[in-house]
Amino acid sequence: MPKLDLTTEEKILKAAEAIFLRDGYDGSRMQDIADEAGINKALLHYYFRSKDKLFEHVFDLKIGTFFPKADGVFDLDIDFTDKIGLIIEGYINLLRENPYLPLFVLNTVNNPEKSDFIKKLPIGLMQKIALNYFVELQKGKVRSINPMQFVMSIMGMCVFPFLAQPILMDAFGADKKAFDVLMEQRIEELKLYVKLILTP
Amino acid sequence: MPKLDLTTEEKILKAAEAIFLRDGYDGSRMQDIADEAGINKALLHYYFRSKDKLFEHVFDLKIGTFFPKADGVFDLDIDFTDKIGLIIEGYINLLRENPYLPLFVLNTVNNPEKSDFIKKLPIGLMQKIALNYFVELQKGKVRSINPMQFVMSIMGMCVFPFLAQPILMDAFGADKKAFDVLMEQRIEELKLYVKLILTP
DNA sequence: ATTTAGTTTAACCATTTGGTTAAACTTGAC
DNA sequence: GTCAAGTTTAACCAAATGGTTAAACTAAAT
Repeated sequence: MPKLDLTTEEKILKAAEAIFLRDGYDGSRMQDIADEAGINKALLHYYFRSKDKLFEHVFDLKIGTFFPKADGVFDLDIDFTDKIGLIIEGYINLLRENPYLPLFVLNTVNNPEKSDFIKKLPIGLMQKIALNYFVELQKGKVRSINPMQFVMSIMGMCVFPFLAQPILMDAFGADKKAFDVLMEQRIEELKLYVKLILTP
Repeated sequence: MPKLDLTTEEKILKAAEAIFLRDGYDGSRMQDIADEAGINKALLHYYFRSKDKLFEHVFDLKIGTFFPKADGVFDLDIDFTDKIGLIIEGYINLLRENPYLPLFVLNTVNNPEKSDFIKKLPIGLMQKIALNYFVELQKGKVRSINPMQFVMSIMGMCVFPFLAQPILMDAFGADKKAFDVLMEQRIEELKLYVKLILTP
């Protein structure tokens, strides 16, 4: 059961996350974050000395959810195709709970002033997928395609709908609920795509 | 052959595009745009009365390149699969020339203060693809999948690499040149994916 | 020669913004 | 009771920023 009373530090981080993700770094105001947290600006600076420091804290806290956690997947005794399926399922469900995170992260790493943050990204999963794909390829169990292209395709198909959500909702005449249903169905849809693409 | 001397208005729009796409709306400074255009701030306001007006001009000019122009494609006497292939080819080549545009557009439509701009988007192509897919489905020529899911997948696979370019270059150890080669190869790769996914 | 649009210079303005400070107040730990 | 950390209040500061203004200058059109 969730804690009822957040500490002030937690309230600040939660508020900062909401504002930074909604308005971006440049668009966010320290006063707005203080208001959202229900405290005053002086206390905000008492906890996090500057906007940059606060932003970095938020980024560090959320960065783990830009890629899905799939550490155990590759140890399972199932087909490679099914492993990818599990990753997709975990990823889309993660994104359904953090729909604004991809744009936040992409903006950060594309921001000339923040591009060092790219070093914080856990890119291990991408490389792991490419590596495991290569092993399967040696065994002749998957179609011969470029592993990098494959990784980009999987990620793109998972992430893009959340980036373009307002456009897609407009184009498809869908509301938030309908969009979420579409994302739920998307899990099985993408599993099918993967099977079709990978099966030699 | 390109005009040698741009008019002042053209110089301003070109400079504004460069700054807005690099720094985002909130991160852009009118002074930076004036400097980039080689003029002064007074003249900048003489041509475009406000930052908002200038931004809207840039957005209107570039919005056409967020989706590829593929008007004639659906009138061609070729397979649906090949029509999609042509769209993909046109789209990726368009993005190779406008790599920063997707993030710019996605930020704009996700910005609470600019969300009306969504109405400016030419979403016709998305609907046209879904519609034409539906016709093919009736004829039993394509696998039965959700047209909306298909459209999202195509767009995601085309656009995502350009959004995540810094991340991908880091993860794959690629430089700009290698990345562009990867995008060139991606055209044929995605054509293959589409054939595999659509063929019943 | 005069007009006119385009352009520069440079100062100016009001507002916003990140950040600071100092004093007073609260509250739980010791 | 005392102490210290946490918190509020409210004023303050310096810098940045979008935007304005007025006067002077340039060059092409009339």
